[in-house]
This record gives sequence, C-alpha cells and structure tokens, in this order.
Amino acid sequence: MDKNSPIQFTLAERSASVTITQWVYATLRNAVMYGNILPGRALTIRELAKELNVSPMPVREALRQLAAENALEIQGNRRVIVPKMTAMKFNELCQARMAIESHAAERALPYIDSQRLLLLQQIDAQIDNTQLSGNHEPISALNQEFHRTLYNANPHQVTLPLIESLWLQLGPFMKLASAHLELSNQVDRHTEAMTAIENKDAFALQLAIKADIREGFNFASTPESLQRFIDESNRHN
Amino acid sequence: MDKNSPIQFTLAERSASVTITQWVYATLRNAVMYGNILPGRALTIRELAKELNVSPMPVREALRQLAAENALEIQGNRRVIVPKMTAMKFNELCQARMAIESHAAERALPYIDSQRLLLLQQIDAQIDNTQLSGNHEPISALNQEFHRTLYNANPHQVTLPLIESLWLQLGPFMKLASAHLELSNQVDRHTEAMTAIENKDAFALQLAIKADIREGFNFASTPESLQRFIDESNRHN
DNA sequence: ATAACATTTTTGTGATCACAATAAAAACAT
DNA sequence: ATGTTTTTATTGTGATCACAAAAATGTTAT
Repeated sequence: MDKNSPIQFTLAERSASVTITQWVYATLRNAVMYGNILPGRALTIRELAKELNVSPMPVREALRQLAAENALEIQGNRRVIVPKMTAMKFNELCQARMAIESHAAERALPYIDSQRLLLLQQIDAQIDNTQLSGNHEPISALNQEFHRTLYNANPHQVTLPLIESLWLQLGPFMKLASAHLELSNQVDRHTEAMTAIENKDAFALQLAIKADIREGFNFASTPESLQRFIDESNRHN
Repeated sequence: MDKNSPIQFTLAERSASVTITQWVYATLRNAVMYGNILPGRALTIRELAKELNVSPMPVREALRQLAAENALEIQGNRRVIVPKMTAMKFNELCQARMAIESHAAERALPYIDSQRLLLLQQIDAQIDNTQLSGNHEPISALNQEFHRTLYNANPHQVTLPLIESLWLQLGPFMKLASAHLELSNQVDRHTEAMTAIENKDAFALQLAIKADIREGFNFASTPESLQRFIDESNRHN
C-alpha cells in the first residue's frame, strides 16, 4: 500500500474569529469533498499537523468530527482512512440521495418565495457559464450550492446535515464525475426544477431532483464502467 | 436559566478493550437518546469529566463527536447544549424519519432471509412482554433494535447512521413518548411489517414503517398537545 | 531469496498546563 | 430595589508530554 500518495490542500485564509480546529476541519472537509484525497489513504494526526502547520490537537478534533459524519473511517487499529468504495455502496449512496433530497425538496417547496427562486436562477446561470468555460473544478461546488439553497428554504430544515454527509461520502468520486460531466446533462434538470417550483408542483420537483442526481452520476451508468472508475481511484493504494 | 438540572447517567461497565473516549461517548449518547438530559441544558467539559471520573480530554472528543451527529449543539459562544425543540422542528424530524426509514426498509427487503425474520419476531415478542410488564424504560431501546435489525439486513446499508442521528435529535422526547405509549399502539405495526416482509411486498412494508413511526409520536397528535410537551421539557431551564 | 523473528520508529490516547474568552458574582450608583 | 460597572471564577482552546500499541525496519535462519 502506497501510503504516501499526495494530498492536495487548498489552504483557505484563516480569519481571526475562527478557531484553528474549525479551519482545519474546513480544509480537510474540502479535500475529501472534492476528491483530493484518494480512498484508502491513511491519515495520521502528526502528518496532517505538520502539513497544515498546526499542532496535533486541532487535527485530532477535526478528524473525529469528520469520522462522525462518515467522511472518514476509523479502523479497528485506530487508524483513520478515506473509506474505499464498492459498486454496491455507490449505488446505495445514490439511491439514498434521491430519496432524501427529493423529500427535502418537497418539504422546502411551500417556503420558496420569488426572491429565493431568483437566487436559484442566478446560481444555475453561473453553472452554465462555468460549464461553457470548461472549468470543471467549481461546478461541483456550485451544483451543491444550488441544492443547498433549495433545501434551506425550509426554515425548519433538519435533513441538510444528513445530505451533506452523503455528499462527503461520494466526494472522492465527484472529481471523476465532473471530469465526465460533459457527456451527460443534455437536459438541464435545474431548469425543470425551477419550472416545477413556479407551478408549486411537488411531484414534478421531486422528479427533477431525482433525475438531476441520477444523471450527475451517468458516467457510472453501467456496472462495468462504474467498476472501472472505482478501480481507477483505488489503483494507487 | 437553571444550569444545574441533574443528569442521570447509566454508567456501563468499561471493558478494557474500549478506549475511555468510546466509553464516555456511549454513556453521553445513551443519556441523550433516552431523554436523561433536558433540552437547553449546558454541558461543560470539566463538569462531565468530574461526574464520570475521567480526564477532560475524552469528554472533549465525545462532545465533539455528538455535536457532529446533531445530538448536541455548539453555540456561538463555544458552549455545548442539548438542542431545544420546536413544534415545527419536531414535525420535520418525524417526516424525515418516515421518508428515510421507509426507504431504508425498501432497500433492505430483498436481503431479508428467514433467519433475520425470526430475529425480528423475537424482538417484537420481547417488546410485547416488556409492554405487559409496564416497564417503559427499555421499550424505546427494543423498538430501535427492531428497526436497526430490519435496515441492517442490507449489507451495503448507508442510511442507518443518518437515521440514528434523527433518533438522537428526537431522543430528549422519547421518554415522554414512552410514558404515553400505552394510549396509542392499538395496532401492532411491527406485525404488519413482518407480514409484508413475508409477502415481499415493498409498498406494504413502507406503509407499516411509516405508520409505526407516526403512531409512536401519537402523544403529540395535535399541535396543542405537542406544544404542551415541549413546554414541559423546557420548563426547568 | 524468503520467511520468521527481533528491534526501532511512529502512532493514537490520555493527562496536564497556560491562556484568552466568557460567564458569574460582587460592588457600586442610581 | 434596580440597573450598571468592576472584579472574580470558570470555561474552551490549543500546546506539550508520557506511554502503550501498532507499524515499519532490520536481522537472522532456513
């Protein structure tokens, strides 16, 4: 097992009002969410502490928090790794996303006012622009922002943390997904969703969300191609 | 704010193979899950450490983990409290349980063999026995065990951690629920669920699970009675 | 060479300490 | 008495250390 595959951190600036632990947490979370740590990679406290120029303590807390969100996995020997993926688990995660997110959308629908709809349209326009420029990196983030903005319309929202946990678990594959995003997405499901919102049509909104999620992972449409991608991401371990 | 409401811990024996942090985590988790800490109660690291006869460090880690699971809430001033409940949030939590757990049941159904069905029947029998004896305390635990056993039939299960997070958030009210459980549950939805399993009827299984969840919170059937219970649990803060 | 064993290094856990931020208490003025 | 300010006590954060468990490395035997 090549234990020294590189981890690409995007070190955000650390504002003064934020604790070191929170900053470390956000940094590690981004690395996992956007696939900058390979599955199976073992993470040690001291290594990360040195890499991020902090003491081991904040790293310890951040790792435990991410493990509690199922973004990382604590093995029996106390070692922390990025969980490995299987085809079946991948499928379950997608199915769970469709079930929970369509529910979240339905519960949010009554609360969406014209102002929030405008916000959604702006985000979707940003996505289109970014897609044309061929800049794949921020598309995942914008797409998440679209979904988050939709679900957060519900002021009593309780499912978003659960949804983010699923995103984190799928994170290491988001990079692969976005690299192949050009092939799919012939239909803009976000537009369909916004039309459904205008019509206050809960069922159509749920269909649009489910389709959006499903097609986001179209690159893994057949079990064989999915397995190929999983092997690819596991190859270096 | 009465900051010194008592916390009733059931101190499990700490086996040697388990780290102190894990033991503290399990202890605090049980206290939250079965409503032994009042909502709004502020938890301090040193207080809990003294109470549990451990050093502050394991408590720190356990608290952060529980906060990541939405069982506890870290306020802006860094203080950790048991989250307060509102009628609307309570409703959202129940709706989320119905959506996610019925999905989990559906995904588990193809994997349930006769052996697991037997297990489910045994747990349900235990519930009935316990209910007759009027011993309300362990019923919640057994009921959770029933659901867990059902969903865990799926070997690629990914939703159970999310479901447990919802249980934890509803935890402080489980005690109230079980105290009023005798009134509801005229129909045994677990039996309905097991019949659906025998018939491999996914739709009927989902209906049974949803009904079971809904009726479990029948004590809060009207918004007024729900508000009364919430006020009751918030009264001492 | 390869497997089995012994040694060294690294690692997570838990304890303790310092410090600034926060909350609680006390003192004061109105 | 009541509201305001000052003082004191408590708290979370982060750093550092000790130690046993685990992994990596080196060594020997076959």
